[in-house]
Amino acid sequence: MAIRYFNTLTREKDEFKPISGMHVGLYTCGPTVYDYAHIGNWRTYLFEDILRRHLEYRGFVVKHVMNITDVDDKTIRGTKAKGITLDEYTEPFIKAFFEDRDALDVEAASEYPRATRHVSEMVAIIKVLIDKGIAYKTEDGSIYYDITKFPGYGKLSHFRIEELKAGARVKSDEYEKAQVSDFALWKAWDEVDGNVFWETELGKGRPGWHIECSAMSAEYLGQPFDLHTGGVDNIFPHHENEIAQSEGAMGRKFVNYWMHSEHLRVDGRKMSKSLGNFYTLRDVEAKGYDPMVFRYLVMGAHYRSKLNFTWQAMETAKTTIANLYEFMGRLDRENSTGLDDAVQRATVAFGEALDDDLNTPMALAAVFGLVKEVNIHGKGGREVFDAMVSFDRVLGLRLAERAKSVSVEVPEEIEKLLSEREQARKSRDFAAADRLRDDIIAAGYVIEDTPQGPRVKPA
RNA sequence: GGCGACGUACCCAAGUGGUAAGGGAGAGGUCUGCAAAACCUUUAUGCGGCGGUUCGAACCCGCCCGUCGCCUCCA
Repeated sequence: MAIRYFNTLTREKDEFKPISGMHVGLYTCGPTVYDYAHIGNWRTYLFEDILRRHLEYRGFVVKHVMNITDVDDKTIRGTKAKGITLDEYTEPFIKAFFEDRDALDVEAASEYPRATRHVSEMVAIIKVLIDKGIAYKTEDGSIYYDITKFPGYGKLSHFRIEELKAGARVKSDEYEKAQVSDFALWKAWDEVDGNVFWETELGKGRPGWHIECSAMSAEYLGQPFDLHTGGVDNIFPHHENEIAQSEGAMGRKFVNYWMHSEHLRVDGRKMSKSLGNFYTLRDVEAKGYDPMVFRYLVMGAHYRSKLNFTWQAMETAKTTIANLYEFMGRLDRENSTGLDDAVQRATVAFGEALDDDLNTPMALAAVFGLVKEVNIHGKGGREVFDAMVSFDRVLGLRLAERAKSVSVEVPEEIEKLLSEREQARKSRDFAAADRLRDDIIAAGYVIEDTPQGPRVKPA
């Protein structure tokens, strides 16, 4: 059973084969911690989580590295505005990032290297690039990468250098670059940088954005490594530049498979900080949604499709996932068996859907197919429950945990009202029974009259 | 201007040459004292439009319309 992933480098679904057996090196571009991550960012991190969980589901051992960009123009600006240190400024956003990650049940990466802690590794690469004549220093002390010295430039984004020059919006009067499309490896210190700088062999300054990923990926995963991911807007220039830096310096391939997730949109447009049309996970939670609802919403669309975020879609996802939890709760209370075939079919369909470039919508269809079979036949408790839990190793929807929570204990007084109602029903005093039912509903609970007797749960 | 993507039912969304997955909503039904919940059934001769290729097209090709992304920090 081959796993195929769409590789941005080849623009094909390539069969995935790691460099060393069952071990996979995965590098995912992480947050720039100048603010809270928005749910568009989280769509990408969720895609990466599904990718990683799928690999693990298929038996691979994944070393996952996610960088934290804790120095850039925006963090420096924030630091100056508040008159604090860079670390003091970024810390709360790093903390918030991890909180959101846990709320969404995104698996923790093996490493979260921070740019500010790896400046010396970046300097080392820049020195190699200078020695090789690929990078050059300008009068103000900044260092740029000369893209004409790297023949493969543009192989990821499929842009050609000549086309870039024609770009109407590139500011040609900025700095002293030899060419407008050359990019900064090292930015010489300027007054606006305040207390943010490193004294290095390259001079006083700070690293450019792209170099951190080249340095930290090599540090933790070596070169080449298997998989590198990010949002589509990272393809150019960020990832293109990483390739130029790493392959230019080391003289060998950087990454075998590149995967990129599409944008989350709002009102038909890309959700972004600069457009101001974004929501954070905190906004979603403030509206009363379980973060799992957003997680489900994201999996409802393929990662390479644009997904429009609406509150109506959230409502739909909320209903769907609530139904799934209810289903799990029912399974958990039953012990019948006899659906081996259906479980087997669903397991195969589920795996094949994911093996085909992480087709989560199709994988979910397999899950619902099993749900339907169970409902029709009215059997298949434990074995189906276990199958669902194994699917959840990839889905990460907390199915087992929520199955318990839907059968949560209700307060004694509610139980009392319920048994009183049952008494009234038995003596056919329906007026009294309905009054008691209204009382229970008013207390925030709902009654389900099943053939096995009534159940009460929080509304 | 260059490069690229998308347009599938009321909504969301798979499917990329063999006769339209799945979820939500709606409708009908089973169960129920009545409800609710749950469950079952059902809902696109059609996939932006017009041509073309093919035995056969949502899927391939061309043109057109519409929307969006990258080329600038961006997931």
